[in-house]
Order: sequence, then structure tokens, then C-alpha cells
Amino acid sequence: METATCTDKCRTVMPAAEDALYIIAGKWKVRIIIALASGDKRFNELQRTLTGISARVLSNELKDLELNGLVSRKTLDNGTVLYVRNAYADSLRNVMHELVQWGIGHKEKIRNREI
Amino acid sequence: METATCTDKCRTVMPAAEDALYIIAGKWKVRIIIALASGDKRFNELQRTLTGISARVLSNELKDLELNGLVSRKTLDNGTVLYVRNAYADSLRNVMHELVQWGIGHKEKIRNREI
DNA sequence: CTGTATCCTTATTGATACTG
DNA sequence: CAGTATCAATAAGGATACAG
Repeated sequence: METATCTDKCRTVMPAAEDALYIIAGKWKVRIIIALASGDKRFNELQRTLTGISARVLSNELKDLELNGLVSRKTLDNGTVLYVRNAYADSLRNVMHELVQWGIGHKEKIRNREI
Repeated sequence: METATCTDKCRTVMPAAEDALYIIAGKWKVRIIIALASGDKRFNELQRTLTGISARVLSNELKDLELNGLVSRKTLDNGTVLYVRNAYADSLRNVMHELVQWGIGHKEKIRNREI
């Protein structure tokens, strides 16, 4: 990252992108956020929706998301636990939107053998 | 969006986001793309720029990026090899922009103990 | 210089069982 | 139901050496 190459902008942009990816990336994070967009869900319900995730991994992922304020754990009076997508997760809307658009375009490109 | 679980929109959105993340995510992909934004670079030059990456990992990452059309490998007449960021990588600009913006905002939130 | 091969260590999963 | 604990399997990463 020398002056001639990666300068101010680069030094701002790179860590910021990494920070965001650090929180979003991984096999399950986005899926969980999307899954919770359609309503609060219980642990087992989530596990069923996200086919293939183990309880251990789901547990860890939810903790991460909670730590970053994207999801909350809510215990109802009757004792059932619900995972709730926070309003803050909406701040990811633009990111998700661009991500999705690019993903769709990219797949299309591959299907057409443009790559 | 209304139904209780994951329906049409969800089923479109989820895999598209995953596809995109699959290509972008990881410790190095974004850094490499950013590093190459400031000009073509040789293998060793890249390795020096991206402090901490091993030759093996860099090699693998570059192959991935090449496969996905984001980067090209160009051999000059004198034999030197250059890694070049393709125009297609620009299609990631919106994604990166949103990612960066969110990353900045998120860090700010954490600094202010809002999470 | 541009990588690949190898070996070794560490992180991530998966499966299963088990507790409150 | 909502998880945790444990252990085995696998994947990913680092260090070093070396070939073209």
C-alpha cells in the first residue's frame, strides 16, 4: 500500500469493506437475516428453514448477529423464545439489494457462458 | 414477504445474495480487487501490498477471481506477469460502495456504544 | 519472478448425545 | 423446545522449500 498505489481512499475503503463483510459474510448470516425478514422465528423453526445448519452453528451465528445488533432474542411470557430481526438490520437493505442484483447478473453471465 | 416463512421473494433473494457473497467474501477477495484498482500488479507486488497473505493463498485467490472474470492474468513480452482488474470488476462498484458505507456506519455505531 | 508442492497447525463443521 | 458439550472429520491457512 504505497503512496503511488493505495492511498487515502484505499485506506478508508478497504477496512470498511472488510468490517462489513466480516459481519455479513459466511454461509449463514445472510440467510438468517432473510429468513427473519418474513417474521420472528423460534430456534427450531429457523433450523428447519435453513436446511442443513446444525444447532451448534445456528446458535453461534445467532450470537454473532445479536452482538452486532442485527437480531434480538425475545423470550415470551409463556417461555417460548423468538428471534427477531431488528430495525437495524434494515440498514443492510441497500447492501443486500446491490448484492442480490449483482448475484443475479453474475449468474446470468455464467449461464450465458460470458465468463 | 408477507407469508409466514420463506416464499417466492425469499427463494430468489437468498441464493442470489449467497452467490454474490460466495465470490466476494473471504479475507482477501475484496482487498485484491481494491489493490488492483490502483493499477496492474505483479504477483510479488500484490503479495507485498496485501501484507500477510501467503503465496499459496494468493495464488488460489487470484485463480478464483480469474474464474469469475473479475481479474485477468496478462503475460508481457518480456515475460513479466501482470494481474489486471477487469472492467467487469466495476460492476461490483455499487456493491462495494454500499458495503463500505455500511461498514463505516456500523463502526461508528460501535464506537458510540450504540450496540 | 511466478508460482507449486509439501507438511503441519489451526479453524470450522457435522453428528450425536445430553441437560434444563 | 432451546440450546450445550463432546468428539471426529474436514477444510483452510502458514511456513518452507523448490522448480521453471
